[in-house]
Amino acid sequence: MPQLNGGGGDDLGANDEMISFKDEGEQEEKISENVSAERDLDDLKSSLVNESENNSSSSDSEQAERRPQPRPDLDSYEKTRDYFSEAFRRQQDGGFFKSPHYPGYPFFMIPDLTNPYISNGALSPSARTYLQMKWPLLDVPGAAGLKDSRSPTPGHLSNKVPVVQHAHHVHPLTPLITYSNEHFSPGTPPSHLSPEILDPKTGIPRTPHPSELSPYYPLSPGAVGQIPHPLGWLVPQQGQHMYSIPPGGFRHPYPTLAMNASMSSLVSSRFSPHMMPHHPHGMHQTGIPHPAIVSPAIKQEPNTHDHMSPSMHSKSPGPAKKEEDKKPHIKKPLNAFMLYMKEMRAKVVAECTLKESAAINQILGRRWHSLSREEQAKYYELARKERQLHSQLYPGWSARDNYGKRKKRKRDNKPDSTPEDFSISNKKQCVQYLPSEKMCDSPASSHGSMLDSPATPSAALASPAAPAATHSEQAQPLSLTTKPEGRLHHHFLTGKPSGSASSSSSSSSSSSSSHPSISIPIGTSGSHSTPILSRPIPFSSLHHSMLSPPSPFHQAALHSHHALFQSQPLSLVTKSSD
DNA sequence: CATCCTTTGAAGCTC
DNA sequence: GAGCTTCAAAGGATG
Repeated sequence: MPQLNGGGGDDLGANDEMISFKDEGEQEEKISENVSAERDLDDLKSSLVNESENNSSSSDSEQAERRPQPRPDLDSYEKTRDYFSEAFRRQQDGGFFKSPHYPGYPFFMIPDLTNPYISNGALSPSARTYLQMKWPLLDVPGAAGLKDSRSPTPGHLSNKVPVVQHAHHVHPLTPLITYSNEHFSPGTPPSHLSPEILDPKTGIPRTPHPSELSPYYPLSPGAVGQIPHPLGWLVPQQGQHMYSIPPGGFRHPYPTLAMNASMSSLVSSRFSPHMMPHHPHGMHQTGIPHPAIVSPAIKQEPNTHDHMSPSMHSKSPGPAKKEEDKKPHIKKPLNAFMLYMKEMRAKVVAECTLKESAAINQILGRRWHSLSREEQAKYYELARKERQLHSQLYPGWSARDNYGKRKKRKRDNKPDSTPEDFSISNKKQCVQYLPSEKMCDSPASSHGSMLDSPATPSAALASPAAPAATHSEQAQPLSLTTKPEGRLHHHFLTGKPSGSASSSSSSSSSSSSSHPSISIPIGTSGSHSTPILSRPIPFSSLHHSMLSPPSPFHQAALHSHHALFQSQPLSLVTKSSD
């Protein structure tokens, strides 16, 4: 979708970066606005959605909003993470990371306690350390970790950050933080995050610096050895491996060579063999752990022999057989939405009583669409960075490598079944989850919000106030999630071509498949740009959905949206692209 | 216990 | 090149 690579390295200082550095006040205001907007949406939704559950979503949301820790600490590590994230966000807001040098990557500094890439890997869930409650108080390693010789003093941070954070307010940039995890507490129990992070080697508190970030941040060879890498996963911590690569598991005999200069220098200077934890799996021989790497033992597909990229096979010096068995599962880099989801999940969970991820994800999907383009741009940028990093760490890695590693979803398409049959038989969840969503403040369905669908982030950034026309011109899959009562089970008529409709019945988790979503590709850039509308869209809802981010962009988009549908009869249209 | 569900986006695959 | 599929996270639900 969004082509983020366009900018290359020079886009690091993209215009959107300022988004991350709003003033604290602004953030607060924004949050408040969101809250109120969400309440409004709740009300709106309550009228739009049949009340199957008498949940006072608004009240719940409000309470949740005010509850720092709605759930027991043991209930969710995410909470803790959120706390930290929020703390960090505020730090950012406070301008701590306003350093002109690294305007775009303040978050790289943050040691997130989640390990996104090892969720199912060598590390057990418990291993996914999250900062404990001390985190929010900034009396944590993170604070130390955030210490920047060139940055304001730690005290500055402490003063800046409210002691009590909302559990669900997470900085959007948190996801990247997730790369770094327990590495910040080397040798110390994750649950007891010492105020300072001692360098495993020197024993002195380490001071991370943005400059450590490669390739975006010039590394100071002299300093590298003393400070932890902002990208936590790059820094092998005791018993921790974010992007761990098992011996021989890496496709490059000399992985460091695959990295850029700064990266390799970082690694080489920082990690001497003896200080490297000996992990049968997960730890790269170079000592470069990567969260994307998952122990092969996990999620091992019966036949994973040919999952690694050819390059891996060819370049791996060791026995191919063994390697195949031990080959780490390098996860895909998270996309923008995944990053967003990861970050916001806890918040949604806190606001709602929902716990089902499917339902949560629906809400998140709507919220995602309700985000302003700027907000989304942040995540797209983050995702882009992640991809870049990922590609740097695993030059030979390909998404194909992971193909087939997952258990194949049951492909129960019924070729001969009618669309209706298919939709009914395969969509038990359609209604199941939707009712719950009203419990939360998710923007009234995503109608219209999809207008925010990632246009190419870079493009979006380039033209912040891009008129709706721009959107319609771009390939914008518009995923419209309808309300339960409005659901017509027309997902088979989604924007996807007929072929997709049948084949994606269940095997694909595409947004347009197997659920009451309606994808409306509008103005596809391709040859068939015929908008497809599975069902009439209540424009009222459309408006409401856009209340959340009442940005000019939304309005413009809305205009476009209306215009589009006014010109296009609202009817069930199957695309006969062929 | 394994898989499903659900979301969006990226990338791979197929035609 | 368009369209479809797979995977990424997450965790309750389900078989």
